[in-house]
Amino acid sequence: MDIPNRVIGRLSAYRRHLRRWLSEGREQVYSHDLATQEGITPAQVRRDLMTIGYTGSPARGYDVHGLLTRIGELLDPRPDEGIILIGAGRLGRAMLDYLAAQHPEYPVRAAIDNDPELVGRVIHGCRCHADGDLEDIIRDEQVTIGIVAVPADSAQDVADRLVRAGIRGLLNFAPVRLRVPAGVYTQDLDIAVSLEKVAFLARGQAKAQETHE
Amino acid sequence: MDIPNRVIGRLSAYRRHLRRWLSEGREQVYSHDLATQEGITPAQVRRDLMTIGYTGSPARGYDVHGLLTRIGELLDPRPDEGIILIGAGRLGRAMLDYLAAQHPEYPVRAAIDNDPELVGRVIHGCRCHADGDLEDIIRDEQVTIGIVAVPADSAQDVADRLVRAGIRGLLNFAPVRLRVPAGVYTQDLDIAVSLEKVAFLARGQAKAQETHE
DNA sequence: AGAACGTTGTGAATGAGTTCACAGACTAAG
DNA sequence: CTTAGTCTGTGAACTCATTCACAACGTTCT
Repeated sequence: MDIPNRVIGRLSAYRRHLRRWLSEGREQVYSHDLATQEGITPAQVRRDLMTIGYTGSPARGYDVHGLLTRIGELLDPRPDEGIILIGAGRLGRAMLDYLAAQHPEYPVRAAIDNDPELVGRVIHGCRCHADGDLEDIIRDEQVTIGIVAVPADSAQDVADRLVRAGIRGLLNFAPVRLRVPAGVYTQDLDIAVSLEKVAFLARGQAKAQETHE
Repeated sequence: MDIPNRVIGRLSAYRRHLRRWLSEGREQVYSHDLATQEGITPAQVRRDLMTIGYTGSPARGYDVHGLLTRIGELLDPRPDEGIILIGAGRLGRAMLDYLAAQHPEYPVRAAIDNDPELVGRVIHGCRCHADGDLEDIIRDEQVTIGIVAVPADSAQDVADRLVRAGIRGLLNFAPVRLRVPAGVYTQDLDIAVSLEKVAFLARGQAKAQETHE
């Protein structure tokens, strides 16, 4: 099976609507329901569901519960997929806060910061450790995902250490492109680039509307 | 002229390398220099520069200063493009901090929050106003861009008010897709979706590497 | 001056992602 | 039971983005 990245992003979005509808007691949805919510075409929705092998019924559409289950099989985090946060500055702490409040299913096992002031403190239920403990924590706590929230000039060093310690995926907030070997995956979330895109588009020099990516 | 969104994102990234090189005294770059930094092909770089009408010279490549100037013409914010932040929670304040420290060229004219505790306070040089002042500030302060950092259930309401007040572009952190009329542009920056993508990729069920979007 | 090299600019080929369009399937109503 | 209506599943068409491949050019070396 090979599911494109784009499709994963949309599945994640579909899931939110499905959960809401399920909680409202709705049992069936049509492709155009999801399409309307996401501002895409019904054909796109059907194609996505085809990609993950989920099949609906003509005249009744898709089963909300069944589809949620199927998407969950793909997206739900496994218990052995821990997260580590590198950089407990303002952005890092905002992430901890957000994840603790909105996404308890993604437990951040530890935070790392080189500020001695922070080390030992517990931030939103997550203990902050010293820089040197990085490798031990990854090995001992089944950490597979790293969130990089350090300044640009140390991001590559951090990434190298994470990769050497066996990390599988990186969510990168630093404004640099991380060089990682094949088999390790990075997703950049560059706020400055996004802001420049919006500013450019708002200026009216182009016409588009885009998600994440 | 019509420059695709993707190209804008890459130009923004190129600019960072060019600035670094300029500060190191470098005067020329080849397409493969930029390509290596960004992990793309030289052909892509040349195509991008062709798109913005910048031309280099065989055997000497591109002029660092000239290219920076050209990209600046496209991306530099204009003085009449103010930014307003809606939602001064942890994420909103992290954004203020980040922008004030890293991007003084994007002045956030005001923050808005409905928490009376926050109203009147100055956060990183930016005053926090009450909910009801939103429309006045946008009109009086030449604000064209809104950063939406409120909870999901109020995001669409906020977006509607911003649009009615004449905003041109939105940077949206809320986990919903905002519905806006043609002529207003939104860029979603959905942390949960990005995290689910990384987790999925890290699980090894696909092979990819993606920026922003 | 001439030859060798490495780079740009770009038409054409390729590839990825999206949308079209319709056959087939199911439901509900007559 | 039959008909009308609506939706899914999907091959094919299309659109957009990326990469290939090479002529033309500037530089450097002899």
